Amino acid sequence: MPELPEVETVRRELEPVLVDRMIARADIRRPDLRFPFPDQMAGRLSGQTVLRLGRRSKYLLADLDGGETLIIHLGMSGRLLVQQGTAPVVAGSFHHNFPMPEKHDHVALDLDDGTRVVFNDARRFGMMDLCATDAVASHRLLANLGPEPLGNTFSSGYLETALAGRKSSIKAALLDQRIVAGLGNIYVCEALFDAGIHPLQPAGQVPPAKIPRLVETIRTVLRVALKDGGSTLRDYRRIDGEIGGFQERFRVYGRAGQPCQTPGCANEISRIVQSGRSTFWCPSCQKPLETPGEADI
DNA sequence: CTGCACGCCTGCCCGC
DNA sequence: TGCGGGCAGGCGTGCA
Repeated sequence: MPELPEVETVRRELEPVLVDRMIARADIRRPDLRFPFPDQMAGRLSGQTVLRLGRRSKYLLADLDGGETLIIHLGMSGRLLVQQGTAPVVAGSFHHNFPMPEKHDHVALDLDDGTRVVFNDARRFGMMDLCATDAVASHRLLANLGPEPLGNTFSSGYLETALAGRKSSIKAALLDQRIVAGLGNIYVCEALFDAGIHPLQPAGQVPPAKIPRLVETIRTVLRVALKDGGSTLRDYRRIDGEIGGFQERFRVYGRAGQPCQTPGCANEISRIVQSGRSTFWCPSCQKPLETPGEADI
């Protein structure tokens, strides 16, 4: 799924489409995605004007003028696509002719300017919910999220404290949205490579001296990905259908068996499975677990 | 509390 | 050409 850079790219592209537009009609084509849609979703959306489109972690937040916020998560395969209807044939008609719904087009929002925003999600791991705007931060899915990795509160001091005593791997810890919110499998792999940290290293045993570098590599990999419009693999598309470009810059993700690109490093990128998910890493650049006896030899 | 396996879905790719 | 297995950018749940 889209991780933070992909979701933020969607947000930036969708913002000018959605903000200050009224949702004239909402077409809900099935009762649920990962969770049931909220009660009366179509009715609660119709007639609402979008005041602002925000993001928290991988959640998009559309504030509506009626005091509710539409919360959207893209799951693994969710896409938001913008369609323009053809001009009405009959003068004065508000009817627009949109393309036929494609497979997995689950929700369509028709805006007052004749634009349609479609939520398409083959795997249906995505979700939509409505909640009072002033209660979004305490929504059950958002309440326990850790700091934004690009925000000020995500610091070396914070991360050191958050990792202290953790026995799970640093890979698993960085995927834990309660520790830092918005990273996913790709960017964790890339950040650990850039920081030279072994993915199996217990989180609580990452040397404190390496933490500032890790914070910096996390931020940098996200910023660069953002600049490239995210990464496109199978499902993710920018709203205009264009693809992101960061996948061209992967150092380890999806590169098992290929040579490491670090100058002077001839090693092949490895793939292991950690808590059911692929981890890609360079055994030479990402130093193995501390070798405890070495100083004693 | 922590850590981890599982399940939710569909689609695609690979090997036979 | 068909079919089974493995894989996929996430995350909540339930268990030890």
